[in-house]
Amino acid sequence: MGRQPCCDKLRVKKGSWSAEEDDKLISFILKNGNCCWRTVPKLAGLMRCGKSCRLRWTNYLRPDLKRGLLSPAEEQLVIDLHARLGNRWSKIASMLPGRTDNEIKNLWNTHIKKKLIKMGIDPVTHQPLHERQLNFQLSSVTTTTTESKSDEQLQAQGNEEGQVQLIFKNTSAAEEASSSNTGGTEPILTSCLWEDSMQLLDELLLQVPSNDGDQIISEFEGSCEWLLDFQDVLGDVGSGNSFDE
DNA sequence: AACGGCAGCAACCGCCTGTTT
DNA sequence: GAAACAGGCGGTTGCTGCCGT
Repeated sequence: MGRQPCCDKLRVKKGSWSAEEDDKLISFILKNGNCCWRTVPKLAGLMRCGKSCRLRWTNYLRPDLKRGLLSPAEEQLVIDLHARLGNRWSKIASMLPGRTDNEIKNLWNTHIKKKLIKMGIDPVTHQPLHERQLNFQLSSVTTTTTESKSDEQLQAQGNEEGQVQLIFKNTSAAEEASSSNTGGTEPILTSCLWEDSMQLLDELLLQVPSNDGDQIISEFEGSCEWLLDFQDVLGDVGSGNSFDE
């Protein structure tokens, strides 16, 4: 016993939505709410599948949607949530008010993924790609990263939350470190950084306010600055390409 | 100006899950 | 417990506009 199709496909219009269809859907939902998507097209006078109506509403017509590019903080949040949750776009989207799973999925596939690859980070595992793909190796900092013995190479900065910010003072130091590196310790640093990141995220996730998404972003913005700096370093040092395309 | 390639994004498809009968 | 149903999710497709040649 297979499932019946959600709608009669022969009588259903596909493809882009017209302004008129949008108007019909908006006015219907504003008047009647969005319960029972199966009946929406019929009652709203649309030759569309209920699923299609739901998608159009949630991804495009909803009044609370934010349009446009993600802010750096939102983007960073997406990256961290993806590291934690994987391709669970709806869960990720639920942490970013005004953003849809489809939008985030698209942004991930078109922008963020490429950026991570450029930075030498595997967008699937969030681990560094093959060492040779990096123009320098953070492992040069050695395994005693946070104790930071080598001030020539990095600087430890505490911020309000007490995280440690690792910043290369100059690229030549980083490159030199890279060339003299014997390899094998880089994952230790990155995993160390990652643990910090995940810890922060855990804390944030535990205190997610119900509707005040902007608060999440702003709180996160402050606590993830070090990671953004980390990205900048990678962007500057790596292959001469800037982080932003 | 014309063409081809590419990137971005809206929308579709099929599967999964939870709920109802 | 099984079937039917509705909603939700993630992967994929295809259209459109932009850019370089």
